[in-house]
Amino acid sequence: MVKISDIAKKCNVSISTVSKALNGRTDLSQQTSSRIRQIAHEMGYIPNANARILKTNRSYNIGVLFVDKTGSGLSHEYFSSILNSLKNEAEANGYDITFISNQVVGNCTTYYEHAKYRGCDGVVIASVDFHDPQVIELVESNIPTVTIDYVFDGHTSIMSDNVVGLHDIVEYLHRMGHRKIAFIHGENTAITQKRLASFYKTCEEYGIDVPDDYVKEGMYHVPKLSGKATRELLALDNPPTCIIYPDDYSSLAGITEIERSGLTVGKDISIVGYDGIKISRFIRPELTTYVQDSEEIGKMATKKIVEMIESPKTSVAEQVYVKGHLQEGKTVKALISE
Amino acid sequence: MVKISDIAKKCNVSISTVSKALNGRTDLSQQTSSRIRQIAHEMGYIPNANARILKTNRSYNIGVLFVDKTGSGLSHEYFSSILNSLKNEAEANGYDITFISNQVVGNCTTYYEHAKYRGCDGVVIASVDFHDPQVIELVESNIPTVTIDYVFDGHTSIMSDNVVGLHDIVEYLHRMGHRKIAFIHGENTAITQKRLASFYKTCEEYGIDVPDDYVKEGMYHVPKLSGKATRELLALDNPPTCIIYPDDYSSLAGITEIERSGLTVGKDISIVGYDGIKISRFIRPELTTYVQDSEEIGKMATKKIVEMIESPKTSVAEQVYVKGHLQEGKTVKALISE
DNA sequence: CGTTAGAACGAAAACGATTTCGATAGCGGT
DNA sequence: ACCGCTATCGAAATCGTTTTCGTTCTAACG
Repeated sequence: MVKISDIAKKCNVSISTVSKALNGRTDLSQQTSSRIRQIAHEMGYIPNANARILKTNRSYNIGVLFVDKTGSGLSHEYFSSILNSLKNEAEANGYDITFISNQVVGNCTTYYEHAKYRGCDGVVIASVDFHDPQVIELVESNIPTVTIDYVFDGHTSIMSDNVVGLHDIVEYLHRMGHRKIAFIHGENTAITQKRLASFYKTCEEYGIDVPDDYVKEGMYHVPKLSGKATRELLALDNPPTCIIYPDDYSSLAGITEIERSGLTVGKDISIVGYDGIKISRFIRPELTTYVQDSEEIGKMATKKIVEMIESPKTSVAEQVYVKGHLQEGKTVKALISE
Repeated sequence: MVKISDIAKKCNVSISTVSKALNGRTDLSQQTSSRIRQIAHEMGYIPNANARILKTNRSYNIGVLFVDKTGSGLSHEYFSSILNSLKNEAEANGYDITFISNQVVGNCTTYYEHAKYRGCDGVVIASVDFHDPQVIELVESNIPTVTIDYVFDGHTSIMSDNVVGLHDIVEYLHRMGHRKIAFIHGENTAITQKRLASFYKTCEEYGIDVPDDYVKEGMYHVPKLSGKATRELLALDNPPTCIIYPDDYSSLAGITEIERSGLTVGKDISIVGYDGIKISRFIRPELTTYVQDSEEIGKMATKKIVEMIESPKTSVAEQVYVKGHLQEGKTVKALISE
């Protein structure tokens, strides 16, 4: 590998001069500078990031935390889509991305140690157990972090706006004439709490009564549970005219269950999903669902972390909420009247 | 940050001794070694990867190439699933993973420069344009590489076994009594060629005649095209009893098209998909599809690249084919006779 | 002509580790 | 008592950069 000293020799200048030329400093003449750059290029010079990082303490490397507990991490379209956006945006800003693990790499065993070890300028945290002491340690450390879909007090986070999400869904359903709306929600997380609160609040706003047995607990990405809940809802004396599901996958189980009971979705009963996975537009009936803007979330996460890295003085902790939008399919029937 | 020299001072030993203790060398007494390690731990020592890499030329970092052209990269379940497996396996082996881009990061503009810059020990290449000169440059370089689903002559690659895939599908269909099998395939790539060849060969084996108009070109993950091809197949004077699709997404468009024409899938006509995305089991009718073993592919890729990195002498270029399996759903009808 | 300001460049320290090789000491053998 | 061997440790070079602070030289100015 050709290094700076090789270039210096060839150019008959000092190492410092080469470094300056390559870094675009101004305290040398235009001629020498461009001559050096020219020759460096000809020699096929590739800088050594590690030497540079060692000296400057800046890695231009962003760590990301994605753990795939129970298969709802990277392999989940929502997160892989966020990652993709994150990656593109980071690269556009001159940053690389490396995964942060808590496996033993270089004697490091915690997320924090790992991030420090690799010299990450910052790390964005998504899809983890936010109660994990290791995660908390990382967030509370001196390395800049941005969390996705969870807020640590006093730290910045990017949130898919679940409040607006459920509000928009309920408003839409109300507009379509629905007054008996059931909600199968996910396990008890911060997100679920927001959705539930927004669901109740919006229903109240529109004067929609929500019987206790219209609200069922399922789990995200466990279709079987939502299927079971669907069955229970259908068996009610006064069944709902519409069911909201915790996610698109679960809504599919709902569809199956509904059709098994002899009803047809979008006619006898309406349903709406959550997430807006790509396939939702290809299944029949086309799924009405709330599309989370994962691309924007990834973008914002990058924007924020870069901001924290490059202007730590002016950057301030904040929560940014990114809205999604309702994707109208064929699974919600317009009711003439209540 | 506490560094090795701090520990040395505290322990009244030399820097070298500390380094040795921390690296588990044997040319020092058990007592000093454990004493040093103890104190290092107490002081909260975290090694500096960059200094280490600079000196040793070993980064324990694997680069990965995933480009998301036309949305069929990371956001595609097959690849995100491979990535997830890759990541887990790499971490289990003490390696980290960082994405390699050809955006400008640290004055680097090509994949090769980038990988060199970051000091990757090796890189696995997936989901890219394999004709890209930059990719070729990388593969031909002195950096160990493993490609996924594409073979560069003389280099090692991990291949989802498309030959076995189409063989198993055709064999299964034959067993179910189908003799009129259509195949909508993807755009012309190495993978498509393998599938096509295997399709023809297996059909021949079983004495199945394949009229030219039973084979249609679509594109991977462009449902609309497969829908169109489906329509054409249905309009044939002597339509097939079964249609094989290039991927699961496309098969959904097929289902829609079929049902629109008044037929019902799994009864009047059979279909089989490819990939085995998670959702294939939740849609109705449950999709019969060939499941690619993305987890095994990720694992093998890691195993091979680590092998090349750690035992360059004994490791030899090879193609490893990983088989998938047929997932029986409800979209293929058993025909009594032909 | 003497002084000074600024432009252009270089010497050398530093970043935090690894590793080679030499130094020392203790110990057994003869 | 002397030799040599082994166990234990340290000095110092090195990895490839960046960056501070001189130093030199030219030109301008009073």
